[in-house]
Amino acid sequence: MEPTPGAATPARLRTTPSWLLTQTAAHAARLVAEGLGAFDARGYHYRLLAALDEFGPASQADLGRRCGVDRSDVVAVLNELAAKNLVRRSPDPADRRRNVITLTTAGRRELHRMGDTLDRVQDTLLAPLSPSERDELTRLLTALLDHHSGR
Amino acid sequence: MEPTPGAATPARLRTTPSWLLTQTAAHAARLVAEGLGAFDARGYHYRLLAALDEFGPASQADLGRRCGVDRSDVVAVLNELAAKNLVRRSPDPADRRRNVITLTTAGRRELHRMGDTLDRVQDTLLAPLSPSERDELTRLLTALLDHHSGR
DNA sequence: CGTATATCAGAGTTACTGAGATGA
DNA sequence: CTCATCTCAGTAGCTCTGATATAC
Repeated sequence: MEPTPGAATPARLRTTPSWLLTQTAAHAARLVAEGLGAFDARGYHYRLLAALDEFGPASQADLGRRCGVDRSDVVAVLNELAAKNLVRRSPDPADRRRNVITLTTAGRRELHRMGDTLDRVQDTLLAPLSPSERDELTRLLTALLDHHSGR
Repeated sequence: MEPTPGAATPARLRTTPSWLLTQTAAHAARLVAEGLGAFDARGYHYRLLAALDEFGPASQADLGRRCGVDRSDVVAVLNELAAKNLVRRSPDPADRRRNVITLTTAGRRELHRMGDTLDRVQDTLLAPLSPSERDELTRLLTALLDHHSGR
């Protein structure tokens, strides 16, 4: 939940980086959810499609590891993507424990549409920042993420 | 969930500000939760105590508005804080719908201990950044938050 | 044998909604 | 009558756990 406008938030919070990060991230998540809502999709759907587009067909476990989506949720999200013919599931002949997940043509098209929407979302999110400030923010956050992700 | 180290994350995600924000915020939230765990507290507890310390005694509705905590959760969190004698609940003689919540001496002490812990958490969170980079990050995030919070 | 994959059912948390009782 | 406050009960979403079947 967000502090209601007009009610002063404690300075102890307002000036604390962890507070600023979690609050701005909440706004970012809301904007992304609104953007992807038009596709009946959530962040998970976009993440998996993006990984398939960038790295080609992959197993479900692989997708989960790359995108930070739990094995259990990968199953559910792929069910939804497959029902819309955005991905295809086929058994891996080389390792019969695995499914090979492939992006369909419709899936690639949908991914690019989602990407366009998310580009606009980034622009809304970063509206108050100049281009060089946006780059600087990206640089700083990348440094934090790299540091906290097993380096 | 976090991408597992060693598995390449799609560049589409890695370079997207909303992704960077939500991922770093997740790390921040985890570090804060670990820090406050030593006090059997969560972020909500700290927020309410900080507001009481900074603005003095307040009604529950007021605390919720200032700190972005739902009215319903304010009740539950104050129950826990009151059970530990960190705050006192007393009926407001001027408006008998309200409770006046007051920080106790023990509450103020606990808040300051929590604050020390959270200072260390900020330092861990921002470890890879120089002092001026930390200031810059704070400045940029503050600009975003101000912009997206009803200005 | 131990490890990895895919699946399902369900637990734990966080944020929120709705309704009731009281009182301004 | 309306609105605000406090409280409780319950919902919805997201993340994660545990167990199972299968195959390496």
